[in-house]
Amino acid sequence: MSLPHAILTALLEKPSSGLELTRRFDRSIGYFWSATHQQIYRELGRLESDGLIRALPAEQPARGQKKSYEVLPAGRAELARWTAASQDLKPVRDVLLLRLRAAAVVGTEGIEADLRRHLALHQRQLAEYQEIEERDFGPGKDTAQDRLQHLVLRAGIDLETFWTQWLTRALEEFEDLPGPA
Amino acid sequence: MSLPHAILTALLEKPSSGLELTRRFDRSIGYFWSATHQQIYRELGRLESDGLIRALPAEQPARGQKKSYEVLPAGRAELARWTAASQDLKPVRDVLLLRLRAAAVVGTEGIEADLRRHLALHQRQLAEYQEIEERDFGPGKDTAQDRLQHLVLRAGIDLETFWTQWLTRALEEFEDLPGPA
DNA sequence: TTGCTCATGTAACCCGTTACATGATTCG
DNA sequence: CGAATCATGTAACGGGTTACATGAGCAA
Repeated sequence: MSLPHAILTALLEKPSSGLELTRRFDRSIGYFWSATHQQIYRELGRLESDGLIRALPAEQPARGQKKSYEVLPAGRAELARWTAASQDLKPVRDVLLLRLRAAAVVGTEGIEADLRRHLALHQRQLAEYQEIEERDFGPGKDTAQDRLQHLVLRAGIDLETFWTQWLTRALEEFEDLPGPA
Repeated sequence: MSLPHAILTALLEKPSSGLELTRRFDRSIGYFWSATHQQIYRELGRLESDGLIRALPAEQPARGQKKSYEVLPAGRAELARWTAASQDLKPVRDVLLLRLRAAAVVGTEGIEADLRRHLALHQRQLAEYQEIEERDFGPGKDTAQDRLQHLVLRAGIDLETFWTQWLTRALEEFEDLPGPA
């Protein structure tokens, strides 16, 4: 039950149409909560019929017509409630770790190339986050809001740093291993 | 499509019944791929009808009767194929980071207590991993299989270390913030 | 008028979750 | 015998994923 709250957050930051939201879920918010346009339209419909958001301008009834939404007071209240509520942490589910465990049983053949691929992807993501940090969080950015957003970005940076280091170590380990031949 | 492969891995490590698998998914494998008993039974049924595993002993047809499974050659082959196959990495989906982003908009009231709770949980998990490391991966454990499993455990340790550090930093940040009062 | 892009949707499927059901075994 | 526990399931639901459908606006 987090997608509606992700959308409420995005709409509070800036009222948007479905497609604009989709674009923002490809960067920004999407860095820690991804969503496709199908999910977003479905959820916008629910939020509207629940009275948490409303379509912005004069009635635009049709398909193919842009339709922007803004958050209603009830929506803001719901988001505040959800943000403050205690939530259990979800158990980890990581395919790559699972594959390594499987490789310990059926052999490592073929997996090394994919580790390299993942390493490159994480390095790229890390670089992107670091660019954002330099661009958006220089000195003089320390309102409460800036500091919270910076904190979230730091989590992204540290996570990607972890993965690049761990994958590098994993690949070193593979060089020492008996090898596929 | 990872649960069947998690089960195949577990069954190759040791043939088991549904409930025994469930127990192992509460520790061990469950540390990076969790599953409930309902999922496991459903999937065992599929794997059996697909010819990847088979029930072990004489026909035990009934409910309430223990039923163990072992992996068939086709199952091992499928697991090897899956392990070697390139797989896209799933986008991050982290509720806590989302909540902080929301807090930047609707206020931080109430969230600090939950950060503390999360910190305690991650510290506990970290301690558990470190115990496992000391117990199971002392010197003299460096077959290929040991080293792969140790690598996976290191990922768990490093991830929990990241979260404890990041949450600690986050809580420090909150002490400096304007505060809810 | 054809095709491309913007924009909003529908439909079907699968996995994970939650609640519940039922038989077997053991122990007081 | 009754209750707890072990063990195997069924059923319903919801979110995420994938594939497809439809309309508007614009440009070659």
